[in-house]
Amino acid sequence: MKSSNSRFNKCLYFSANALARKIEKIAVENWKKIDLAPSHAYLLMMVLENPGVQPGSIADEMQLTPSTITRLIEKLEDKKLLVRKAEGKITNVYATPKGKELLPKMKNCMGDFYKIYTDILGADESSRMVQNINKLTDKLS
Amino acid sequence: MKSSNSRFNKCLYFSANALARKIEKIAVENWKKIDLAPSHAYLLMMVLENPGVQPGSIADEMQLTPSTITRLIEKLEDKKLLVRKAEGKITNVYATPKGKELLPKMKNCMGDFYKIYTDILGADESSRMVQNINKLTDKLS
DNA sequence: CCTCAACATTTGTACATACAAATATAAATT
DNA sequence: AATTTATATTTGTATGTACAAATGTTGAGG
Repeated sequence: MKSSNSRFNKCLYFSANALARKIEKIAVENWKKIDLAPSHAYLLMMVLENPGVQPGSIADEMQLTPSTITRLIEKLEDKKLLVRKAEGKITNVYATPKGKELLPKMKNCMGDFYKIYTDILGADESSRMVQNINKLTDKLS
Repeated sequence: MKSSNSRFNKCLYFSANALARKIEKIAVENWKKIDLAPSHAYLLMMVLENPGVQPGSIADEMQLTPSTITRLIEKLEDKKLLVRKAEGKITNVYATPKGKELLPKMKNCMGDFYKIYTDILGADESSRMVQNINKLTDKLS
């Protein structure tokens, strides 16, 4: 059904959630190629670009809570893709060699995913919408 | 942090999810006044407007899977706000008297919620964004 | 030096949601 | 009428996320 036919179509709560679910689904499908959940892949890429980054910074950047980041890191440690090194109060996160090897494939997946939605929406509309959505999120903060 | 500062800010996956989480949070807070999760409230309102509606239709309209609808209905049955009546293959959902009593309060909450985000975004921008988000969701289907 | 406050992270718990498989009913085809 | 197919719903299970409380660490003020 088209969301515009919904009784709830005027409500930002619904619209935003419906969009997020739809995109999540596309993303999950796309990242299956390398057997990673989208959020795991993004976290791993962030660690690769920023070795030793702390969980708190990851939380800030990914706009998720610290506890969620802990959980994501645990999963990635189970898969031997990254490791935590605690030094006193702070914890540094590093990619393992296995994690580093994944980088090219992840970049490909990233590109594929971008292509999926820009093929549908057009590059211009895509980037305009992303900007508008970001602006909205900022204003609501 | 502002989402526009994020390394991931160009990615629709991130933007859409971040927006949804932010709005969800505001909505949850708002609906606490009547001790309902936002999705429960919306479902209940839909049943009130449409007595006997079937779970499948609810799933279509709310853009959630049937199994999720089952789970939501269970919670609302636990709270004695609605009941299911199975007749053969199909199931009809009705509000209980207790559920019906909630309607005015729910309408108030709905209005409050609308006000929260239109106060921040402006009525025009709000409705424009909702429309654009809906269009995006449709195209991705 | 000791206590206390601030900070970073983790843990316990709970919720919303989805997918796949199971169940139950109705309809259609042979 | 019997078998198959289609439809509606539920159940088992798993994931992502959050909040609140717990843990561990550092730094300041008495």
